[in-house]
Amino acid sequence: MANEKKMNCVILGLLSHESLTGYEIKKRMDTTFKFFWSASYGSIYPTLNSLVNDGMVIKLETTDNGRDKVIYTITDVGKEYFKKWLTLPVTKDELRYETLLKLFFGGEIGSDVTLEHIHNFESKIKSELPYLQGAVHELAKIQDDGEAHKYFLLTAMFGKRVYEAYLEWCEDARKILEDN
Amino acid sequence: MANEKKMNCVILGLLSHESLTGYEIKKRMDTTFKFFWSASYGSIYPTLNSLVNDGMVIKLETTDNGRDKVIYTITDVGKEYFKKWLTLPVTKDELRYETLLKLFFGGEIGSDVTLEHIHNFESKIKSELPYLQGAVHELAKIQDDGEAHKYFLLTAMFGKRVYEAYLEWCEDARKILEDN
DNA sequence: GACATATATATCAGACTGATATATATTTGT
DNA sequence: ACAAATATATATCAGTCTGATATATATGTC
Repeated sequence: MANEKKMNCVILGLLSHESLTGYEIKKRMDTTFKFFWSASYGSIYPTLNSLVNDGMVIKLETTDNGRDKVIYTITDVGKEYFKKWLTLPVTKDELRYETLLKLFFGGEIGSDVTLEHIHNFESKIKSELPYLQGAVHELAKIQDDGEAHKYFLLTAMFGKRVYEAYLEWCEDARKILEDN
Repeated sequence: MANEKKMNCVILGLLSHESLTGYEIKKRMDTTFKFFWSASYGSIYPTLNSLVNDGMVIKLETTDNGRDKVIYTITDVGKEYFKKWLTLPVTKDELRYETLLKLFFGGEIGSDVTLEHIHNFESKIKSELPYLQGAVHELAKIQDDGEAHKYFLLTAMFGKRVYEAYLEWCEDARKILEDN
């Protein structure tokens, strides 16, 4: 298996739960996964085609109110491949904070520009945090024995903790830069 | 400018401070930048060549104790290009936590495997945290008017805060998964 | 009725990774 | 003194993924 193409696994994961179109897959990622994963159409559609070729998913071409769409459904082969991948150790968490990169070299241009970068970062985080706080609040209430929500809760808690740490850091950073 | 190839900018940033070989550039990233950026030789060497073609850096082929090496030095054109980039707004912070992805779908296989993923994540973070704590400790002491260390301190503080948040989350996550 | 936005798919140049290859110098253990 | 392991140093490439662009229809809004 060699732990390759992660795009395969993200898509199979989403399809494990429900059949979706490529467009819907993208939407799921842009909402639920936003703070820890992302993908472009340029990888989603080609990946779906290759998954069909490999017998991991099947496609159903249909029409919805005159608009064409293709619904993808995972096969047993796909399910097995996905579960296998879940058990393999993580190869790499990939972080590329462009904000931090610009910050690191801030000495080259001075604090005004850097404070602006921090401000933009802070705004973005503040706008996204309520979704995470809401998710943690809602998911923590659920007391049934269904397992899936527990794992969703875990990721939301991760996002909440990290986002709150970001905001605390923004305060510290501003203080350091402002009192010259 | 169009904010393109980030590799250009990371390399120019490092060369702004001192002349380096491709190998040394990689080493700097693997230590100082580790927690917020990374790059492979497969992008470093080709980028250095294209920067030479664009007049951003000049190369000096030399020999060090019989071992060939090429030292790259930034030009005024390169410096200007880099400073321009620093002032442009951040286009995207890119996060791809494979750990979180496996966690999100943990319901498909159960808590043993998930706890293992969390354990591996925690070990990695614990091994890297002391470097960040040490950097914050050392840099915070410096009271001179040199500016550069202040920006380095900011990034180290970011790493420290985020890593500590990771570890707090690991505890929470374990608790939730362990009491069934 | 016009305009903006949402749904839906497809393609591609360019960027970057991870693997692989090659070669020499230094350090470590025996 | 020798071997083995590690560090220094560069280069290349198939495969992966992004960001941009293109196309077309449906729905909501003013």
